[in-house]
Amino acid sequence: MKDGPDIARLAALIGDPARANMLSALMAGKALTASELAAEAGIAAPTASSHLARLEAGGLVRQRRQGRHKYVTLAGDEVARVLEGLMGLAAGTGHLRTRPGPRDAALRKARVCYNHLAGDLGTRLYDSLAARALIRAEGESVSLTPEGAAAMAAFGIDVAGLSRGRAPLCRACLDWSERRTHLAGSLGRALLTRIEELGWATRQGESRIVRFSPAGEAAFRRDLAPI
Amino acid sequence: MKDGPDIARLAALIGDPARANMLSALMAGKALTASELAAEAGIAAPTASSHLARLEAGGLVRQRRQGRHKYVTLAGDEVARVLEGLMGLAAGTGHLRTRPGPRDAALRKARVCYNHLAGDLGTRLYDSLAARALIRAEGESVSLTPEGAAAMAAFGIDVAGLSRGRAPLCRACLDWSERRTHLAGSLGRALLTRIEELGWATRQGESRIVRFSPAGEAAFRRDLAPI
DNA sequence: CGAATGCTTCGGTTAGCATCGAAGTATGAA
DNA sequence: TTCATACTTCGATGCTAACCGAAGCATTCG
Repeated sequence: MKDGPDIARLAALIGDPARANMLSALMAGKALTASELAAEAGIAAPTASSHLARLEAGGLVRQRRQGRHKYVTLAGDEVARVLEGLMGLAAGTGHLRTRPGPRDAALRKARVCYNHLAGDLGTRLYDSLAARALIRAEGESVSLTPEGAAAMAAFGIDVAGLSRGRAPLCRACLDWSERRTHLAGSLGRALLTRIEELGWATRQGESRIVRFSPAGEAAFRRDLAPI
Repeated sequence: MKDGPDIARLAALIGDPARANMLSALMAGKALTASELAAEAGIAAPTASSHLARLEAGGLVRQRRQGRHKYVTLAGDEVARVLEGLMGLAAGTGHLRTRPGPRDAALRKARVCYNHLAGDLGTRLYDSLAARALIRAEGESVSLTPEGAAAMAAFGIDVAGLSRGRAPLCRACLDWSERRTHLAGSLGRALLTRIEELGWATRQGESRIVRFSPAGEAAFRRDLAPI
């Protein structure tokens, strides 16, 4: 019974450790070059080149040539969402869960999910927006209420500009650590950008960790997520 | 950068064609025996036995011995959700999308997603319940409103009994064909059961297709999803 | 108690693929 | 032009795992 699309091709593509490491690295949202990805995966350049060709053929990543560099990004939000879902399952069914280190704790608190905020603070933000009726969840497609649009504008976000884009404004994304939803879509991206602009948080090196300053986290809880 | 859980193990597990076919077959929700799954995957019994052992070790399926049979089911809703997500991605990025046959059309209209209703009618039901404020979506966790509980009781569902269970009553599940949400959780399962009880629809053989009778579909649209 | 059915273990074969070194191509810098 | 860097192609190697036949248990049926 092969009802439905062919899963195996895609899962096998993700299922190689080297490729999985590349994809995980790309979850940080930044475009990485082929050599950087090779280093991330711990493999030689030729091997990485072969893997990247397959990932692109499989539609999981996009490549953009610039000079003699080749910049690679995830192919889109949907890919990121599926990867996040797999992480959730792997975290739950994963065998012999080792004691989470400080690095892991930081990841669970706040991290980048491709281009928006995830982790404890990410889901907290989402819940708060929903509780205050600034967003309304109608299943997968989340919409911004008029009050929400006003609040976002007050926070310094060009909602009208975002709405003009082709990408959906709001989207729900399932969090692997919290097993709850956080906000994706172009608004989710804009919020994270604005948070960084305001100096509330900075990305930690090349990792997915988003490090909030004490003052930044206080401001975040006051202005964006006052439950 | 191996931030986050180990995806590769899990994806590799799903990534083998034989195992993927088994998992797809199990998405129909019914428990299948090892030999049935071997037939689904088109492999010999010993091979299937090995695959099933790995799937169980990986936490993707559960096995229950009964006499000389071994009944296999998916390990839970979360597994089904991830598989459905992979199908969505595969349907989108899948190369050379063949013209959907009549079988495919039926799948897209109404099918079983592990234990609840998915496809066009599934998302329609979800949207209708949300529009009439019978359910309220707060991200991933959907809740039943008092009005919703009354409506469900009127439809012949023992809401109180379901609430006593350990499983969540409502859950959002992303649809691979519609790319929208449908209703999972114990209420989702109960609704599908009730729909079959009323004779509105029957499962098509061993496939995931749910075949509505003309009268059944009319009743469904009138009683459950009047937009 | 046989006989049949369902599943599992074992051993050996095979195919696929990840891997890297070396050589090749393109871009940019000196 | 010449050299260096970034990436790709090619060829060879080695490992993993999918696969099945045969034999071994366990359960059920006659």
